[in-house]
Amino acid sequence: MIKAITGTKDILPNDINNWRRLENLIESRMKLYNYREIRTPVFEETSLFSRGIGETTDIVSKEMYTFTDRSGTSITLKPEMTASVVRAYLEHNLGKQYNFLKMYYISPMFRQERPQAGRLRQFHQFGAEAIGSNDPALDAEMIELSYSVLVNFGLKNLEIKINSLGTPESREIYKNELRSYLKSKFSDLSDDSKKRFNSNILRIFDSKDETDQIIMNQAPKILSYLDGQDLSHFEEVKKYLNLIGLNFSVDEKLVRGLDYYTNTTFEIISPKIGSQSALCGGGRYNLLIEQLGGKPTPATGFAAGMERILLACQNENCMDSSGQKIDVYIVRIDQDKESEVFKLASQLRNNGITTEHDYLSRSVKAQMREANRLNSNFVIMVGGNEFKHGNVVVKNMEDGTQVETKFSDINEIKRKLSK
RNA sequence: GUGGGCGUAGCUCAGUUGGUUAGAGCGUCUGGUUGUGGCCCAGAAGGUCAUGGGUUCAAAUCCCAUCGUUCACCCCA
Repeated sequence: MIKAITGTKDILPNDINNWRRLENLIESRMKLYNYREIRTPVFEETSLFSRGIGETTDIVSKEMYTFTDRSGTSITLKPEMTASVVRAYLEHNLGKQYNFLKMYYISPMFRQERPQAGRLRQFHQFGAEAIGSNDPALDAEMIELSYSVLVNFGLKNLEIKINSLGTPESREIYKNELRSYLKSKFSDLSDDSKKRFNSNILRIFDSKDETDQIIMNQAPKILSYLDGQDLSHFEEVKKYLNLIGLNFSVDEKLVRGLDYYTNTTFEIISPKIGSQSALCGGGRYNLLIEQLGGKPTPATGFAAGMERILLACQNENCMDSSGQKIDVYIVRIDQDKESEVFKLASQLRNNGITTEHDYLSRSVKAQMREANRLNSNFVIMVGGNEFKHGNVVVKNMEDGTQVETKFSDINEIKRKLSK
């Protein structure tokens, strides 16, 4: 038997309720903050991601689904959305049309990692990008917006962490300081961190190794190396968050893995979903647009993992477990009333009434059981003596009462259903 | 890429130190009035015990391999 590809999951009819609930919530929150939806293709030219995300990042260097199409072009299934949004922004000259633009998306993403709790190879993210402003209020708005989706979905155990990475210049100075600090401790570092020393030194802050953590607690911190402008930008962000009463903590160890971040970074984590605890991550990327061939343009954004949100929701018991519900189930009493049932179903549906009937030639009892299982508000029975007088029986499934009404008068049937 | 756990009915799982026809609950189906649901009762269907090999008189149970899955490292949403 053919099975789904490792790391991919079917979203079955029984799962769909909560997905739709999340999607609807995202749409309504985004609308409140005036973000407009953008959809981009699932694949792009590979170079977009290698240039945008960073050649040396794990995502680009070992996790992308890349293939060559028949024309010889190297193509990659999108591992994240920011690069694609910026590409579309530049390709369609949206910057000329709007000097400031807010966009959001809901989309599948693809990364070839080993699956584990909260990590799939095809997964879904929603996120937002605001392009054209360096206003710290926007950084704060991003945090508030993403947090508001999580909270309104029903999650309670959430923690907001923020940090600032400054500019590439100040970060370089800082990284040099960090390098010289770590040189003397190099032999004590874990093997992983020894590798990180060369590849991505800031990542050593993320290490779960105890010795690493002790060493890094003593290490110089990035905030002391920010220049005046970046520092006051960060202060402003914090001020705005405080203004709206959002609880957060500054975590100087919070470094993001993608190369394009500058200044503010943030993460919202949940302790409820295992080791992949980040529900949402984002920050400012003031240099990316230039890097991808546009004019220098400040921008900020975030992405959130939908499977992780649903996982957290499950573990916090905030899933909606309500089942199916329909308005009417038509029970066919006599086998030969198939045409009448079919016609009535059509009429009811065209009147906006959710209607179901039997397709398996089942007994009246089985049809009734099915009506009950589907949580039908009413049953309409077609056949028997009543039908000989031109009537059908309308049964209220809640209280069990039933009345007769004319089969030919759809308006009268509708009236009986509204009681 | 590295390491650990686990693969028995549609689902969740039992299965004693290897020992006859492999079980339960839920779900499904049928029946309990001729034309009426929920609760209850009775019955039924449904399993190559992941796959392949080995040990043994005997394997769901022990060993090996493969595949799948899951968790963690790594990395990230």
